[in-house]
Amino acid sequence: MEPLIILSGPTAVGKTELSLSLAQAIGGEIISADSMQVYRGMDIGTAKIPVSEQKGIRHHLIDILDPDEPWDVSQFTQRATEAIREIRAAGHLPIVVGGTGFYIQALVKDITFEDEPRDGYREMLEATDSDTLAAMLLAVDPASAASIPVGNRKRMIRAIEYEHYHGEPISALNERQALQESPYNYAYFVLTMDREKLYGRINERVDAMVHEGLADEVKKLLDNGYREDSVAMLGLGYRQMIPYLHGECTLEDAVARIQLETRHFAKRQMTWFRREKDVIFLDKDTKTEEELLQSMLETLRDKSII
RNA sequence: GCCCAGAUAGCUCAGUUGGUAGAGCAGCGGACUGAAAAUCCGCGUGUCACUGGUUCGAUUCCGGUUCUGGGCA
Repeated sequence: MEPLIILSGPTAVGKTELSLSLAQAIGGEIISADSMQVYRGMDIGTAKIPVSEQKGIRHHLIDILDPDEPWDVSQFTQRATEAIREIRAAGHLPIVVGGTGFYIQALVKDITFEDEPRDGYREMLEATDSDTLAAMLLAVDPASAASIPVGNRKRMIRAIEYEHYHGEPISALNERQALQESPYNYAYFVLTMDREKLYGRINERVDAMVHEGLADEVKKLLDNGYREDSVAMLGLGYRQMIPYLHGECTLEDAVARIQLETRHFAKRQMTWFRREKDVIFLDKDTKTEEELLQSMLETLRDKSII
């Protein structure tokens, strides 16, 4: 089985720093599991590590797209799988680092996605009212209809769309893939920290981003013609800055909004990690960086990954 | 100093024709298989400022006290 190391955790917990020392210690290369750092020109708001600070460690899946290009789990798993192959070929160890739990799950469980045509079916569904969507879903996939709230249009649409393209309910696919064994011999580390402390760090980090010129970064993207409703602009720190740039709120309000929504995000991330099986939690409150590193190395040895 | 209006959940406030109270936000928990930094679901006991009185019963009515606004001097 191929070795795979994962280092995740909520935003602002300190994943990047620890990932560098780990990579240095074991001869690793980093694969970013971050849905926003793939975009060029989005540096400050995504807390992207500058090349000058990468300590010569190769980083994959950062700065690979322009902000108007589509990106999703399916592409992530393909590109990450390729990167893993390359890293192994170079005699190195792949370390997946990032906070997008959904991507990590798909990669580790080796969930594959078949091609689907872009024929406007989704657009048609998006223009359909929720009750009709619920009825359509019930007809085609009762199990999903029972588990997806009518308020969640996005998930209803995906479930209907999946059945439309593949002729089987998405709930059946989920069931099948949930039983799948991972092709990797992996260690899934999740960095955690006292909630109050984490929230404090988030607030400080957002303040720092603003001082580094987050508003200008967002303005530049808009000036370059990237649409306000693009997926990239949904990113934390970008979306909330738009009203300020339009003069609809003060900078202070925008900053408070970013901080609040980033805290909400961190909370959602924790909910995700708590549910994931095989996660090894590393508590930053009780251990120093060096102790965390040693503890990770020990686990990797136990699992014969190194 | 006088007059008026307030004082209810962490915050902003609603309400109880007298039977101990509820929204939004915050906070907390959860879901998640092609937008995931997305999208969605659930959770509301708090000396109803304090203190007397009326009452079977007061957060609600009456008196006093304190505090906070605003007005007049």
